[in-house]
Amino acid sequence: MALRHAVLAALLDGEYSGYQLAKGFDIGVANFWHALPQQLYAELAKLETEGLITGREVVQEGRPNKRLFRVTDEGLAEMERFVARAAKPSFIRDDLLVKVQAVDGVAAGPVIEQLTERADMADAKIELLEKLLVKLRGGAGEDEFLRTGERVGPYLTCLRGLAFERESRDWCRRAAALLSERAAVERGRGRGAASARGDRPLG
Amino acid sequence: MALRHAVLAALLDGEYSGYQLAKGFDIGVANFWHALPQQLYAELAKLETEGLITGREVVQEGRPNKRLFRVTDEGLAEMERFVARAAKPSFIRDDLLVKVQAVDGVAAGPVIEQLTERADMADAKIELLEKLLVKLRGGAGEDEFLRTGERVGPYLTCLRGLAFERESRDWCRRAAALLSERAAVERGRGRGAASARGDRPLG
DNA sequence: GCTTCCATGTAAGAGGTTACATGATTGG
DNA sequence: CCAATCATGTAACCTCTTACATGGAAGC
Repeated sequence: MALRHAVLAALLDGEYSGYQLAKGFDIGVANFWHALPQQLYAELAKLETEGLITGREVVQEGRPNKRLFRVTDEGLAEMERFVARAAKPSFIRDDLLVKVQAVDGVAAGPVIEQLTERADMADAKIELLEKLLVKLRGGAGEDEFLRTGERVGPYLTCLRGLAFERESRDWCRRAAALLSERAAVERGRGRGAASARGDRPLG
Repeated sequence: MALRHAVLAALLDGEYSGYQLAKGFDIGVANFWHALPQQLYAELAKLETEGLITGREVVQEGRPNKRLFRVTDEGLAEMERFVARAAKPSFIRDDLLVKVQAVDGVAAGPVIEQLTERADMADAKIELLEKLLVKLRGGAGEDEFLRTGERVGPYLTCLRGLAFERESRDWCRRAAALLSERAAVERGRGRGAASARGDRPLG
């Protein structure tokens, strides 16, 4: 199974509702897993019937009631077994990289646009992650927190996410700039006949 | 659809058999997509019946015959449409990060081991990617190649993959060292009673 | 003789995505 | 009044993974 351990790992931090997890999967937990709300609700229901988590109803005023979940002892034991198993190699699947791979054969304009958008999104996420890190380590400095703080797990995954987003942003900007420059050069040489599809004059 | 555009992008480089793609998905193309051999054979068959690629039989001596595929004009048009569409945000799914997220609640030993293994795997991949980059740029320097070379797409995706693997390796090593140190401190304080599960003396 | 490499698949089942549904409350 | 937020799902479909199958040639 797959999502299940990511959900359990997220719930080790404390009690969360499906809705909160769905939001949280955009920031902290999104550094190691990605899931849609429907998936989370379904997985929470399954985990509860299997006794790995328990939910309690929380009555709210002015807004719908919610169910908060926490990991049971059985859930923790399942996590223990999961951690002891060999990890599968991670994998990336990224539409945008597929487009960059193909950029020499197709129009570069949309690729450049999408690289720029992605870089901006990375910037936004970097800001969020930096704030989250400050919050996680409380008053302490990073080295001190990592040596003596409790719950370094979430901090370490956030550090990984932050490094990833920074690399992503820098690469996107560099690739976008480069492709723009090449497109400009090509326009200069093309003089009406050349297209983005590599049919440059004389080959 | 998903794999299909990754396969088309890979085939823009030249002719490949399913077997070669299955190997290649370990190095260059693996930087943006991950797929198993069965998936590739199935996808190639589908793409061929839809006319987006064509295969030709190549008879070999001393080994089984193979079918090499290349992208058709229709396939290129499909790629053009794909590139023009908005890209979905990329996502990571990594068992190992899930384990690190949970490390404060479970035994840290296996996590440290797996982080070390992952770092070693990253080292191996970094070597492969560096060689691939040298090969792709031929005699030229990187900046020169990126400005004037043909087919910068594959080069750019490899650069991204290389940066990713380096970050991954550094983070794994740092996290492993840190968790080892914390485990040693805990053993020193525990004197027989404390386990890895956070039940330290006096809380 | 055993293993590895080349080369290609099938079938079943787990997991993930897309589209759609509901209903109350707060803010512009 | 319209949109967004909170809160939770169902159903159909697509995609991916796991397990298994085949068969010849080369290397130890």
